[in-house]
Amino acid sequence: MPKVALDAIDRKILKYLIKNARMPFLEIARECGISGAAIHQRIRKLDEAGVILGSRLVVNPKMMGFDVCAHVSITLRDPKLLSEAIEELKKVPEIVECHFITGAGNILAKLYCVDNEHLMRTIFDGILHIQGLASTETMISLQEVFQREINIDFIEE
Amino acid sequence: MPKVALDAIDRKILKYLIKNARMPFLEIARECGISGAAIHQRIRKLDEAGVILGSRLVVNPKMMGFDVCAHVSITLRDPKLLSEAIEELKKVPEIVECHFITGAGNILAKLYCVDNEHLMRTIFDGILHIQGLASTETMISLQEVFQREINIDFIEE
DNA sequence: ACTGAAAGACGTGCATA
DNA sequence: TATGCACGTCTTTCAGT
Repeated sequence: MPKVALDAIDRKILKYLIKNARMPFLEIARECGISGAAIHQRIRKLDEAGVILGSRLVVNPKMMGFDVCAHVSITLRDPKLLSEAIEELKKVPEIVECHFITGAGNILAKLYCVDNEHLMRTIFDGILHIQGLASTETMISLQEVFQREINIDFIEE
Repeated sequence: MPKVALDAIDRKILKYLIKNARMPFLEIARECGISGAAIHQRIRKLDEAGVILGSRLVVNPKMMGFDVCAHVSITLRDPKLLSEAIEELKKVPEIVECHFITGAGNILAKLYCVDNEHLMRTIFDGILHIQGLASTETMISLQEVFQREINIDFIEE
């Protein structure tokens, strides 16, 4: 994946929008000391370059009725079935994140469920029924202590 | 954590904003068939109720120079040191997510690094130097296959 | 809870330096 | 790459239902 040269203003723009995606461009412009049109152009370029993937409202899962968060490490019966297994995992709505990993297991999936019974059904009916999966190991998240975006400041390139 | 009664319009508003945090309220209003002022009021209430936690620009970590993603499962020497360990983990800028978990280890942390050398330094200097930690197990993410927000549609309450 | 109206702020495109 | 300007749209508030 290619990298893009980001100057101090680009980083500042991203820093603000990472914290608050709805921050007005004109407010960013005032903070950066350049015109709103310039901010607008820079954001469009960052978007076109693939630096910006989108924006999201962050909701509280518990408030939405999702009391259980878990990570499931999945071991494949046959590594050849990896891509098919991924396609099936995409169809499981409870899963919000999916990685190929090294270490214990081949795939790590993060998911949200309503309760433990729902988690059990998701693992047994949703995940383990997928062809090519050998076993799973579930790590229930007792508490999501914090979650944040990448800090783009701590590294100076 | 208390739940909040969300009707169909609240869900629709959240659904749109989860996909695109910058979607204009008036556009949401047109989709929902109610006035912009009503959307505005509902969003304010969802915010005050703690359903909405904020909004974020989603950036491509690789484009920012973070080529390595990993999950680290951490085992504590003494469970009493949990909260102090968490405070120290919060100070490690590479870590973006942190959970108390059941299973293999006590804490699961997700982090982004520039390269494998940076990952090594983060684990040895940043994480393992924290008091109270006994051991870590690192699962390097070879590929972040997908990442998405909770689908709030698949469950009808 | 929702509406409509009104004032000010904002996004966006364009011509230009 | 930045700017200023102009037009249309959006946010926000508030009185009224």
